[in-house]
Amino acid sequence: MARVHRAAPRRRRRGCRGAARRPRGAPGRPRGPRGGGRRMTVRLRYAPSPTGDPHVGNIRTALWSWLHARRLGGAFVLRLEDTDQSRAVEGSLQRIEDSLRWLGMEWDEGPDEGGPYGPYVQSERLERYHEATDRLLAADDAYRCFCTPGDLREMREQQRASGQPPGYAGRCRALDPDEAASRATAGESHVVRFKMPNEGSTTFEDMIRGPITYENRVLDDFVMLKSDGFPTYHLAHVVDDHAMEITHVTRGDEWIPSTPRHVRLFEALGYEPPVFVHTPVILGPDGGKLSKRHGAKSVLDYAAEGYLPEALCNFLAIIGWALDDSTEILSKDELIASFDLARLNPAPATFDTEKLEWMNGVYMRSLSLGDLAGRFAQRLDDDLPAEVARPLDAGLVDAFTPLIQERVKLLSEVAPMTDFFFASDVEVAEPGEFIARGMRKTPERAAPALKAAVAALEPLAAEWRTEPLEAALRALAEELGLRAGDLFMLCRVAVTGKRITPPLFETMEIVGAAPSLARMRAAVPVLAAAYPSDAPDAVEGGEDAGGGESGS
RNA sequence: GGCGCAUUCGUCUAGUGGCCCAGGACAUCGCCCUCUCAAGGCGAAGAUCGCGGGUUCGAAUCCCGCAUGCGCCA
Repeated sequence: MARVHRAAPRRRRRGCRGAARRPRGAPGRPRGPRGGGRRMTVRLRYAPSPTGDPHVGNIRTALWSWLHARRLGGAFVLRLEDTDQSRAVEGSLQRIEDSLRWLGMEWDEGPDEGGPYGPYVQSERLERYHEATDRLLAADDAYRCFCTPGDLREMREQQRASGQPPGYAGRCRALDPDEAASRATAGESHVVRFKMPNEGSTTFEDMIRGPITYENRVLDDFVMLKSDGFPTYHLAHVVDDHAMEITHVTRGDEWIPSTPRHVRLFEALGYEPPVFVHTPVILGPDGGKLSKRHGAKSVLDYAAEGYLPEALCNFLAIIGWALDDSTEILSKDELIASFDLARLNPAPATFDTEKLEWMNGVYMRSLSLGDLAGRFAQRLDDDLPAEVARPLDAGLVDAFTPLIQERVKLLSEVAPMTDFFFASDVEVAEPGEFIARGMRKTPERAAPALKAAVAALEPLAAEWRTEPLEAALRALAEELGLRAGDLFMLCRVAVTGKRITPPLFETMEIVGAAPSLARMRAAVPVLAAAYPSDAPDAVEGGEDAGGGESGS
């Protein structure tokens, strides 16, 4: 008799930690353009600085944000954080958008397409930061600071000497606001600092780590507006994330230590803080932060190396997150259906390129032949030498795609593996390449055997197809007392110029009778010269064949 | 130096008090299949759950220390 209590469906409790106990969105609070009184929609953003190509670490955070937004039917926003003009790199926005597009992460609002909360470029939002600064100044939550870099350096040295914690000691905090204001209007260079409380503590909730508390006395009065009138990251992100009604702030965990400043800022401005989600870093194989030293690091690099966007997406999604104890291959739709920020692993993870490669192979094999052939053709167009006529023969690509589908892990491997299909003739390989394991001790048999293969195959020119080709060569191998594999290797290297190729007979069928036979004939004299036979007969035979073909 | 975060096989992870002397995947090794290479199948090895205390009948799971790594502030 079955145990009844086991019959109950096993329910898995998941997610919702942190978020559930956070009573956000008080009833009646006016919400976004389409919110109405209904369920609040989430809004997440990817807010990169235009400092170059997006790194996989940043993109993974963006991916997670995108997945979360899509699952909940919310919005995904792109915003450019370009307030540090000195670090800007020309063309970055383009590269950022290309990366996102390549991965298939479409955004709902952004610099180019606009949206109800624009502009989406921080350098175009300066008046908002100034407005917030003025309010804080008026409310005595901020003050002007005239300390020069030299003053600050001196202050730090003193602090170090006396063993005090570093940080702005608040010299200008005591300045009379009116006097400070007139000095400012007189044109004296200054920054604006936020007045942090000196006592008590500040606690915020991190969605994946729970509550995190900081003592206020270790937090100094940070700069929110720089002397050039640009905001610092602290001010800009707070103003914008509130203005854009961002519900979840996702960012790298290096921002944890400055988050208490941000929540104080939110509060002083009268804003409700968003949910914070601090994502762990991605490490390189040596345990350090992943960087160009470890090879590819930007999304576009991975594209160039021949990875499929589907595979990189899947891989990035599951480094630091797992659906369950066994699922690893998830399509984009499956990810959208199941991804949950609350289930992120807070620990840093190493980027395992070998596993990415494996996963890319999995995706290669799962694609339809038509789809795969299209991607091969596109890649080949870039990779094949200029001598190969364009446009490429699509029928040819279609023909060999099934042969290499399970042999290729990266798109970049396709050209080296199939270039001989496109060449009018193939340079004869080094003689040693022809000799398979079983023929190592009797290489002098190579030339005669290959010559015999030509003879055996010539009559098949009219029905040059896989099956008869294989039957003929197997019969010949038996007749010559050779291992089939050894004979096949001679033909393989002759026809393709390589030891590693798609299956031989299918390959020969595609290459065609005349080119295949010509390449085999061309190889005979080379082998005969390299491995002369003791038997005079064989030598004569070799010379006969070589007579017509020599003169390389 | 102060503060913070993190800590399960080499790597990515499952695990939220008994189902775990810890499951899956990549990589590794062996066997099978086989015309090369792959792919595939089967199997092996690999984690005293960072360490030490506690709580509990029982802890990878809860609490406290410590260690190590990383980050932030300079």
